[in-house]
Amino acid sequence: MEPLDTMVLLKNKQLKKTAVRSDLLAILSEKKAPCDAMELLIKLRKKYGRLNKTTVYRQLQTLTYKKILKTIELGEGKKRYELKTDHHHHLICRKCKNIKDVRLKNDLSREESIITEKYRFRVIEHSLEFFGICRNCS
Amino acid sequence: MEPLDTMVLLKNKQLKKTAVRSDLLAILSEKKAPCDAMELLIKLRKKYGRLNKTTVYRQLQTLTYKKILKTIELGEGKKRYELKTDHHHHLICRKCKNIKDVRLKNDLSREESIITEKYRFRVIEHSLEFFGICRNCS
DNA sequence: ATCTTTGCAAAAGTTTTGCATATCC
DNA sequence: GGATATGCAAAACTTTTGCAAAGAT
Repeated sequence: MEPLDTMVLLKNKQLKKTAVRSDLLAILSEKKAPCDAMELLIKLRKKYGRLNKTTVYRQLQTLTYKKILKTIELGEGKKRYELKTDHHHHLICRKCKNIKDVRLKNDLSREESIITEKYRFRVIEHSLEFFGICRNCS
Repeated sequence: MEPLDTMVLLKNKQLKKTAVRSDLLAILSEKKAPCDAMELLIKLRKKYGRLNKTTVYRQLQTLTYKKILKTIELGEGKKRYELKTDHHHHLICRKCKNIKDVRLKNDLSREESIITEKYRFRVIEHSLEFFGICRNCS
């Protein structure tokens, strides 16, 4: 993924460019899998020593509300966050718990049309995750 | 869905047929959408007045471990459970939060083959959820 | 008789809220 | 200056654990 232009992103969404927020977005733009709140807190604390978890949670809320981030849950009992850039799915290894982003050619638009017609349900987005055993664990 | 033969199910899995467990499975077999722990606790308490939440959580753990139930998370910050019968997906309304089961013709086996080959990731199962606006809310 | 299940209390893990202070534009 | 962001403490919410008592085969 190309480096994120945090400045532009934040201005467009009427958010202030605070140091923590920029770094949080930078971390997410470099990751190839969704992050949870604690992971972000720990990484950010290397630079912002006494950063509070509340701040992280609030940033995640705000950025999700502004549609810069997307929330997903993978059955772990906690939320994960990723940049709402290109659409992709996840491979979650049941053994090592590693998560990997993948892109599929099939964008499920046929299925979404069927759902719209048959159930009169207007699809905004979908979430598709694959659970199994990764190459390292098999 | 045809009524669940709880007796057979439990015997096959070497679980005792306790009243609470049978009723929990009965509730899930009648539902057309996945349940969370509190919903089950409240329903079960109508019959078992002082049923403890720990019991429900433990049943859910056990039945999931025995592969009678499947856990899903839909971005609500809590787990939901459903019988592991026929494979299906969910429509989640962003307004009224209603959840509906749907069956699709496409079982994504083509995508799973691609993932197996390209990433050497052995898919065990997948989870596909559609988020949008239901007919009542649009 | 033995193994499983349950209740109760306590704790753990994740996320949210209130309020005072600090920071950004 | 006025709106937004942050730190801290406390609480809310979901889920888990330890242990003793009760129940099932």
